[in-house]
Amino acid sequence: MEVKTDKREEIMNVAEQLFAQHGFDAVSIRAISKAADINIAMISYYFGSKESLYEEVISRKLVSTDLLIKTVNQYENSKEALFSIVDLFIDRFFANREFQNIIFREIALSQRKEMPEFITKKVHQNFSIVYDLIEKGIQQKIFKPVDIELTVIAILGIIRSYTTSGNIVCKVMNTKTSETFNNKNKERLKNFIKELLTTHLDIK
Amino acid sequence: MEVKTDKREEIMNVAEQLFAQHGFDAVSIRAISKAADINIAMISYYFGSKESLYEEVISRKLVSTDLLIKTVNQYENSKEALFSIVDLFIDRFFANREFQNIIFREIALSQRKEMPEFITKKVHQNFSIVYDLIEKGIQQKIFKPVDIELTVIAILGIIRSYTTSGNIVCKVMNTKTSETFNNKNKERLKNFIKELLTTHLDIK
DNA sequence: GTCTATATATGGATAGAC
DNA sequence: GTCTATCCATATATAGAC
Repeated sequence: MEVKTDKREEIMNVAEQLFAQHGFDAVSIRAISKAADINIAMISYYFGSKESLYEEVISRKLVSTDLLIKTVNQYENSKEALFSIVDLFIDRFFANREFQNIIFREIALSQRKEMPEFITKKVHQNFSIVYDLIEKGIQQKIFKPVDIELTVIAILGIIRSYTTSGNIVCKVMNTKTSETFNNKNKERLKNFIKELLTTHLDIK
Repeated sequence: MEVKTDKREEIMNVAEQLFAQHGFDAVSIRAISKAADINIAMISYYFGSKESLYEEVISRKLVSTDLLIKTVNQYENSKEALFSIVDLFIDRFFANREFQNIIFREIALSQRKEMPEFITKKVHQNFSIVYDLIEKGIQQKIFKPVDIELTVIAILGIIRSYTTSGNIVCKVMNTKTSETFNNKNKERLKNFIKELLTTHLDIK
C-alpha cells in the first residue's frame, strides 16, 4: 500500500528545490507544475498565488528550526551547551543547505518587503540563543571575555559560508559536491569550529 | 565645467545598485533606463542585452579586486602579510558590500550557467592567495599546523557574513546600517579576526 | 478537484524615423 | 545617438466546463 503524500506538500517540496536553485523570480509556476506533474491551475487553487506558495515554503522550515533550538537550553555546562549548538546547526545546515540558500538570499534582498522582516526575526532568535550561551559562560568564568556579538556572527558565518558557497568550497577543498557534504567532512567542520572556539574562548 | 560621466558607465552604476538590491530577474531594463534617466532602447544599443550588461557590471569589479591582491604578495613576514590581507578584504568588502550581494547570490545560484564559473574562478584566486600565505607560515613554523582549507573558508566567511547579512547583523550588533559599517566597527571587525587568528594559529 | 482556454500584464528586444 | 512604436515571448491568474 502506497503512502499517498499530500498534494500540497508535494508541490511545496518541488517548489522549495526550484526556488533554492534558481531564485524566486526565475521560477515560473509553469515550471513548478511541470516538475510536480500537476496542472498549472492547481497552484493557484491550493495556494492562491506564487508569492503565497513561496511564503509557505519558507515558513514551515523556519518553525521547525526554532523548535529544535529550544531543546538545547537544558545543558548545565556552558561548554557542552555551546558545542551541542554547533553540532545542531551544522547538522541542520547540512541537511537543508539548499533551503539555506533561500534564506540568505532573502536576507540580502530588499525585494519582498514583509518576507525579510519575518525571516530576520526568526534567524535573530537563533543568534540570541548562542549569544546568551556565550554570555553565561563568560559570567561563569568558563570562557574568556570576548567580543560576543562578533563571535556569534563568526560561528554562524562560517557554517553558512561552508554550506551555501557551492562550487567555491568544493574548489578550495578539492572535493566534489557529494564529498563536500558527506559525514566525514561534516565532522571535520564540527571539530574545526570547536577547536577554534576552544582557543578563542580559552576553554580549559 | 561639469565632468561628463560616460553614459555607459553611468548606466552600469545604476544597474549595479538595482541588481544588488533586487536581483537580476527582478530588475527590468525599463527600471534601469528610468533610474538612469535614459531611453530604454539605449541599453540594447550600448550593451546588446540585459544579460550582457549584467556581465559587464560584474566583470569590471572582479578584475580590480584581483589586481589589489597581488600587491600584498610582497610581505616577507607571514603574519604581517596575513593581517594586511585581512585589512584589505575588509576594506574592499565594506566599500563594495552591495556588490558583494551580487557575487554571492551568483555563487549560490545555478541559474546563469556561464556566470558562476567565471566568478568562481576569480573568487577562488583570492582564496588561493590566503591559502598559500597560511601554508607558508606553517612551513616557517610561525603558525601552528591547522586545517588550512577551513581556516581560509572561515576568514572569508566571517567577513562575507558580516557585510552581506544586512538587517541580521544590525539586529545582533544593535546598530543602524550606517553605524554597522562605519570606521569604528570596521576596525572592530579587523581586530576581532586578527585576534581570532592569533590564538588559532598560535602566533607569538 | 482537475482541466482547458483565455484575459491581462509585463518584459526583452528591435525596426525605423529623426 | 536618440527616440517612438511595436513585435513577440512569457508570466500570473482566473473563468468556466467537466
